Amino acid sequence: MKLSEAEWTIMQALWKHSPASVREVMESLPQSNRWAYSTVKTLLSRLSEKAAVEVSKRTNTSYFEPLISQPQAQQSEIRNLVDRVFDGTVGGLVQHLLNKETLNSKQQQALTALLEEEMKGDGHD
Amino acid sequence: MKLSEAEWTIMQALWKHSPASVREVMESLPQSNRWAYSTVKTLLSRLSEKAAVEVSKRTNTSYFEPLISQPQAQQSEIRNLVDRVFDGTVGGLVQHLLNKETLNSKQQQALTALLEEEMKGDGHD
DNA sequence: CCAATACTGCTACAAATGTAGCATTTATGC
DNA sequence: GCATAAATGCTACATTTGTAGCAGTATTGG
Repeated sequence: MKLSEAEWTIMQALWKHSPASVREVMESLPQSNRWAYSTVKTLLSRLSEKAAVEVSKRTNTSYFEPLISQPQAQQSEIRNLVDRVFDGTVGGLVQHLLNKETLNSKQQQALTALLEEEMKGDGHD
Repeated sequence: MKLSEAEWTIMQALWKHSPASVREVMESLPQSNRWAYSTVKTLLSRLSEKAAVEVSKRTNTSYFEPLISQPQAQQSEIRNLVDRVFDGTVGGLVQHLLNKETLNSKQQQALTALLEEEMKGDGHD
């Protein structure tokens, strides 16, 4: 499943709150993405064609709901990135993430913390 | 710097070997991307307009060379992904990467190992 | 029941991207 | 010097993406 940038914005809204009507989605968008009603409608239609969302009609209003989960979609974005940008090896991505050039110190601390937790909290496999 | 998928393919070739002519780039592409000469030429021109590559003419042939480094380009892809897909927090991406669903156990071990090293080898900032 | 409002369906259109042809110019081997 | 091969410059066109308008239909409050 390949989602465009604008489609991601819509999906993010739906993952946060769904089912939602066109208007509800529109109004839940961050100010930075104040699209016209019809823009949101078009995007939702395209997502529907792609079978990324499901539509159900209640009275005359359509309500939209994700058909793919957020982790699922994230997963395929990562795969896509890795294939395109890191020669298909996740290692390249990870290496990059661990690099100072990539993460600022705050992010790096967060990463480190997250990992410490992961490593003690879960006996990895 | 935003590179399209096809542009990435070209840049990958150039990072591997440059300066290179259109023909050289074309011939170095993986079989899966056997584009026509003119396709490669168009892509190189677009990259040139974007100032992602630099052209130098030797006799009548143009030779192309990256103006942006691979890590640089990777960096901006990651940033883009994180913003679009993980709410702008690298943590989300890392968390996803540490997930069993994403990495196979070998990759996960590698990541863990890499991180252990990072944590002891470097007093994080 | 009707006017105001909301929602839908359809169309539109510019920019970016993928993909390539063709005519013209330039080099080059004989 | 000329035919051939190669490179260039320019144009083209379909698809995807971003963005939105408009006309018609359904809903609903009074």
